Amino acid sequence: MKFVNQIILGDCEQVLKSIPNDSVDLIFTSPPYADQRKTTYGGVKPDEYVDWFMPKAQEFYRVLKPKGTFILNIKERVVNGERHTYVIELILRMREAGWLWTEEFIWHKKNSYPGKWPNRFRDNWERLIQFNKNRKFKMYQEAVMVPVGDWAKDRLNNLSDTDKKRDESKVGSGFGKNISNWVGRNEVYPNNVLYLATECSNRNHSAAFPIDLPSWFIKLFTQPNDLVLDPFIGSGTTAVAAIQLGRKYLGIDTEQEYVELSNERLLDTQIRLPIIAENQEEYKTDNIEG
Amino acid sequence: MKFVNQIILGDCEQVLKSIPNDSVDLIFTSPPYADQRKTTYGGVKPDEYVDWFMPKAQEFYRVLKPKGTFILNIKERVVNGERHTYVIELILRMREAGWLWTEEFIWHKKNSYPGKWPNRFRDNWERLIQFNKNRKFKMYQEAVMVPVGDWAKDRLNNLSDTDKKRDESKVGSGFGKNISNWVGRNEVYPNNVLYLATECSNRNHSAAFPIDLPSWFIKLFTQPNDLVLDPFIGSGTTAVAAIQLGRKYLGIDTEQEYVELSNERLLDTQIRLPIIAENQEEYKTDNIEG
DNA sequence: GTTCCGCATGAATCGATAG
DNA sequence: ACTATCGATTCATGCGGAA
Repeated sequence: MKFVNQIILGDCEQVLKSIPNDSVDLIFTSPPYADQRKTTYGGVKPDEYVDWFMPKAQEFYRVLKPKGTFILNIKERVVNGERHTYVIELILRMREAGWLWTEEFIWHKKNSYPGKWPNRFRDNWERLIQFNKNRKFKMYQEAVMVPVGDWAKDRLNNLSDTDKKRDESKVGSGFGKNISNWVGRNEVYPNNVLYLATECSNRNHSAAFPIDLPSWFIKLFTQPNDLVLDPFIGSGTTAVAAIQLGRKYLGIDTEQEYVELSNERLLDTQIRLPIIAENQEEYKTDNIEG
Repeated sequence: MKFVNQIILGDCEQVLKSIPNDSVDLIFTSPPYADQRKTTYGGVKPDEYVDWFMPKAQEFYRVLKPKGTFILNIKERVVNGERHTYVIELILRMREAGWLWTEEFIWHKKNSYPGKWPNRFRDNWERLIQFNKNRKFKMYQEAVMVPVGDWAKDRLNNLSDTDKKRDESKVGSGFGKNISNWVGRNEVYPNNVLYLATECSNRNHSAAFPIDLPSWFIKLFTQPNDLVLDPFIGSGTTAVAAIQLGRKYLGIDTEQEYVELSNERLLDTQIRLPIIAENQEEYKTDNIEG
């Protein structure tokens, strides 16, 4: 397909017209926040944000595969002492346009610097809003499992009577469990809060989000060789994550300088990739042994 | 004032009519989430939730002081594979009714119930939505500072054990005086993510939220002897927190059994209070020396 | 008094089946 | 077809008794 594995200069609304229907597996993006990056993006006013966004969202809908997923990383800015409502209005408008609001993940920032204003503290979280075209969508939950907590070592070796049978929850939810089912399990499923550092470890460019963020969703919603689209690619983090995980990418940005930055970074990634892969293999082995 | 330091049986919409305008410093509440506790409460349908809530919110507005704060702990449930929109619609309706949506805190749950479904993971966070009547509101940011050490080692910005004990030490003693010992020394300001465990050990009553949750907001938005209102008091956690921190409380609930439960628990708290305070005094001295 | 360790507990959602 | 009920699924924490 045209444009695959490229960073394209232009407005995604126009560029995407060259992309066929139902061809993208995952859209992951962090668009310019309203009025926030005025100098680079020309600054969309908060009150106009939803109207600015929706035509683009319509193109996203068209190019996304029926079982694909759209993850939107966004945060509302404070305007005149209030959280502006453009994000929640966006959710309502997206639903009117046919999208399903299937989930809202939270990125809980791990290492942000403390800060305070007269009437508020540092905003330490962002929304990762999940939209889908259908109730059934592709999700590879095993790809993001995490090591089980230390509690398991002791407890699973020494099952109590209640642990051996099904134990019903007392709140009447009908939610019960049987601990003995978990013997021998090393990994557990995560939840919808991502506790990640705001790491901008790379010295040459400032990414809006850590690479672990797109990586996590790419692993969760795509398989190798699937196509990942970021229509506001910025410094290229989503594309780097896609390459590292063996997925195809398509990045778009209206700013020449970001397109160049992304391309430089991708070149760098592709040169380094074999080395990285090798390290990863070692790392993985270590981890299993330990 | 009528009803101060009591738990009242009834619908808050009616009960509050006996309360004068501009008399409450903080409203902290966790109403029954739509259709979620139908075994105990009636179970409001998600689609009807906003209409059910707004008349009550109007009474909250009337009784809240101009510089007071309303903290609403709520979470949307999944209906037919989607997050229901009643919470975000509620925010928009609250603004139409004159409230300002000043902030949204996140409660990141430390130990939520396990669970995974074909298309989603466990929902591990809840919203704590802050509403105000005015852009200028009372906020005592120094009262919720956290040890810098905790922040540094990623334990993050919430109530560590030592911090928790220190909180209680303020009971009955000159709040502002004590806290000033700590300001500027080893403490930093927190942020808007609260990383707390769900309370799980009390056999007699199951609180929907840990006491640290109301405690944190009571410290942040009130001073000793201020009045804290919880119009859906449930098992009385908000009132217990208010007493422990030397504030007045007013609790309301439609369920006889919850009113009784709250009262029992409060009695227990009041009996224990001098003992707690005494222990804490000792603890505090130790800590300052160290 | 302090540490250790056992163990009860906590705002759910989906798919299948029955009414 | 549409609603109601039921079974299956999944961890980590902090209390409290014991050592």
